[in-house]
Amino acid sequence: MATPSSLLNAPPLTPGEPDSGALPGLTPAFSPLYQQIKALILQSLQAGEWKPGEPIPSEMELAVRFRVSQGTVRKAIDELAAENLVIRRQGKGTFVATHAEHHVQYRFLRLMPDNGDINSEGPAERQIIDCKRLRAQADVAHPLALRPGEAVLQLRRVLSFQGMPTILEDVWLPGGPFKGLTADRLASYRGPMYALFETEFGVRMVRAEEKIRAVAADAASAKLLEVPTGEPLLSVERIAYTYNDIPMELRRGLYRTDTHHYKNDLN
Amino acid sequence: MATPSSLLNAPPLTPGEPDSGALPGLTPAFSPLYQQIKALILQSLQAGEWKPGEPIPSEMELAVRFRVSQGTVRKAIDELAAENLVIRRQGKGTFVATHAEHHVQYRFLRLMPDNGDINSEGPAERQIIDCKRLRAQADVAHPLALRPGEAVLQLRRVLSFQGMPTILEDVWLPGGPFKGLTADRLASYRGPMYALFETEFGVRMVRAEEKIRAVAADAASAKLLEVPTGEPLLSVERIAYTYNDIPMELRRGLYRTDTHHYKNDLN
DNA sequence: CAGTGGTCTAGACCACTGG
DNA sequence: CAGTGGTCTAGACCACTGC
Repeated sequence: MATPSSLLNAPPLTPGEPDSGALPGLTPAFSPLYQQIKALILQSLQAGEWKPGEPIPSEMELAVRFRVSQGTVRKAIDELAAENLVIRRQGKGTFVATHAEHHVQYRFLRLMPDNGDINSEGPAERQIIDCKRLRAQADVAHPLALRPGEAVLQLRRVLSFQGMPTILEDVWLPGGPFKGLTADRLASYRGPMYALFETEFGVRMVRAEEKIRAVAADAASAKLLEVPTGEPLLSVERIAYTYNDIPMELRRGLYRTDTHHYKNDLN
Repeated sequence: MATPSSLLNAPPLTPGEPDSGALPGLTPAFSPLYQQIKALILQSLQAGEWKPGEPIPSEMELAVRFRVSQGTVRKAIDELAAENLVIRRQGKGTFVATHAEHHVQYRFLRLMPDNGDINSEGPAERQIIDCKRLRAQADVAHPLALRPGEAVLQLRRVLSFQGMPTILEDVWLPGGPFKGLTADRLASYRGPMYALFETEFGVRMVRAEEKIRAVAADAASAKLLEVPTGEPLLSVERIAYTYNDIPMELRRGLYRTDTHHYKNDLN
């Protein structure tokens, strides 16, 4: 459990004042107390005060630290839990979310086998085709919020399910945060790539955006996926973000959809 | 506002008892009070006690009706709002969600133009190709939870953006609930199809599942979408559900993704 | 101004977990 | 058993809407 003696000497929070009498016409910038608490907890998460998988302080502890009621802390944590930044477990505590847990593995992978669920296939076989350091072209630099020419890591790999190559993907990572990542490191790691990012580089992927298209397989892709050239493939371009909407990964995948499909739930 | 004199004479709710001492080994089937309240509100929504777009009774009214505190009603409504069944508006009330509002129009359509947002295109032009009543084949009956041979409505249409045909879709609807739906009715209706379903047939789509694949355009589809035969297209199969997870629509769409893409946010 | 949803508190009790 | 999150209550006050 977190150090009980290292309580932050938080200033006495006052509910965001409506700014009445200042700069009429601008938004009042009113922020409820629980949002401020949420922001403070978020800061601690970003700063790594509590690591993925570890418990954060109990609601009562946080209430004391921030000098608010338990209910207010609760509402702040509720939102963090809704955003999958944190996981509540009754009777145990609240834990920093991680990609390393079994039941949330491949959290961002929406490809499903046509019959049966994700567990009926067993783990994917991963084959790393290439891993190199290079200078980002504009089309890679821009989504990663880098300047063209900055160092990036490029990784190419194939995922196979039950012996059938199904996913071919190129991954680009900013060179700075991922300094020291090698093909060997990736190949020897058991578990999802995002879990390795957490433990080895302190980078936690929080959310992602995907753009999906249908494309025809070019010669190189067709060979790696063992399909005819021109075969329709699902093109999935993903940008994954850490805290604060900072992009940390660009991924361009080609999915075979003859035995699998991309599943999406609309609410 | 809803009739204040027609308060349901709800039985005095007691928090779901842990069932202690009965059938050991089975789940206690404990249900918190706010979940029971949520279920009751859901029943009223299904029964059409409040129509889409209309306000539901205030939190205080519901608290009195159900003999619980306002906070408990609030938590029930919070969940309904999170599921997009209901919309809260501070100072005004809580309203039954609808597909007819401008800012939630095309709520289930994830296709976006590659540059610019959904509003930069203006409304889609809709062209109805075909609309007929027929008996469901197994591949249509099964997703709709019908028996093969039951009556269904089949609709085929093309959506165009800025003059370019972009979406070709076939829609199947169960014949019972949608009795009386005709091509004319559809063609003359301004606004989203799901809004028409609400106002004309009392069917409100609440959520949907989509399965996405890449396919090659066949001759007929290619002609309608004005692309070469064999062109890769996004195949989007949607099952849309009303309350209680009852499937009410099967939709098979082919999307051109040369100028648009399917956008998905992962959390 | 009254009525609505939104925030915050304080306290009680319950369900679940682990030692 | 103590500690955790989960539920429920009652009351106060705030922000927003419309009359």
